[in-house]
Amino acid sequence: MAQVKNNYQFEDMLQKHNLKKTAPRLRVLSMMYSKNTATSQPDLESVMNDIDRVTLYRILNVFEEKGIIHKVFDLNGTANYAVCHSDCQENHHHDEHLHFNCTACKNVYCLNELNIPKLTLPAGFEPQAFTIYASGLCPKCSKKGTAKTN
Amino acid sequence: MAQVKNNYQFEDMLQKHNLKKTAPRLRVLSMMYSKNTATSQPDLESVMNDIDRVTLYRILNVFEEKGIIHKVFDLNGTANYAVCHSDCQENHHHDEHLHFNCTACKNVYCLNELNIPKLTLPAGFEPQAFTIYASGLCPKCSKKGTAKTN
DNA sequence: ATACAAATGCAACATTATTGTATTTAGAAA
DNA sequence: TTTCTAAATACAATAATGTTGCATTTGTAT
Ligand SMILES: [Mn+2]
Ligand SMILES: [Mn+2]
Ligand SMILES: [Zn+2]
Ligand SMILES: [Zn+2]
Repeated sequence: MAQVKNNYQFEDMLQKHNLKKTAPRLRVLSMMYSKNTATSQPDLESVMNDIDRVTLYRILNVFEEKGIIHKVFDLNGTANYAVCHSDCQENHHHDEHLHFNCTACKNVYCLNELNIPKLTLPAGFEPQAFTIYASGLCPKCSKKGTAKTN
Repeated sequence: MAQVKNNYQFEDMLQKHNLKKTAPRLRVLSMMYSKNTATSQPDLESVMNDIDRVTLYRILNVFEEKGIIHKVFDLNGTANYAVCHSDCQENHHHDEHLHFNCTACKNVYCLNELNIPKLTLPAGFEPQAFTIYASGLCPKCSKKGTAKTN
């Protein structure tokens, strides 16, 4: 499920990345780590509506640069942010996992466990990174659809 | 390479889909069919800058609905549009191919020939569609990088 | 030729994102 | 603890992308 971390750990994370411990940053970390799905920019903005929009963008950008979170666009092109589980470094991400976008609840899941099969591209193409998107029903929504509601 | 079609064929396409033959639509078709890569919304807008922006959006939307083109977001979340090569029908696309986004020239290639491997998702997930993204260097750009420039 | 639905063009607006700068603050140094 | 400063936030302005409503124009069927 969601990675459980307390406020001290979030403060440590910021310190490790040479980022000042500020309330907005800690709140963003806390929110994103409390969920097992990515969080969309609109959601972040409405939940953190007392934080300035620009500040929020800058927090998300610096977290992404530092390898704390990664950005993924859902099927509608909306930016979603999820915590990095892999060994992501500053400006060097390793988030080549499958992203599952539920067509019902719109949530984006990072399925880190799945390993991506090797693919051979046509001659001349030199791929450096792959990501797979799947869309369909997530566990919660597929349960609702079939049996007695969850 | 790029699918070669003449203006009569574009007119036929529109007629088949019960769309009126208009200059803006024919120009969009002509441009998109003349390329072997997707075209970004900003590019379309600047090339077709004498067509009203809203008209362009509506043309792209109706072409997508009719199964003539499909929309794909590149690594930066920018909307790109490419002609459908598969047997796409009105509101029923079959564009589950790999999209290659060149990090140098930013072009998005639809690699229809590649077949996507079957993937098994964690229990509960019910996938309905997959798309794979690859990023790296396209044939043109990888050639430039290594040998005597193209 | 006429008529009408469809398509375009235009204006207004909404959302998402960026840039510049003044103010505030976390954390280091004194 | 107080002082200092670079970093972070807040605010204002602007850009880019996308949508909605409506008046006008146009393709096409009759
Ligand atoms: Mn992810
Ligand atoms: Mn494609
Ligand atoms: Zn769901
Ligand atoms: Zn290229």
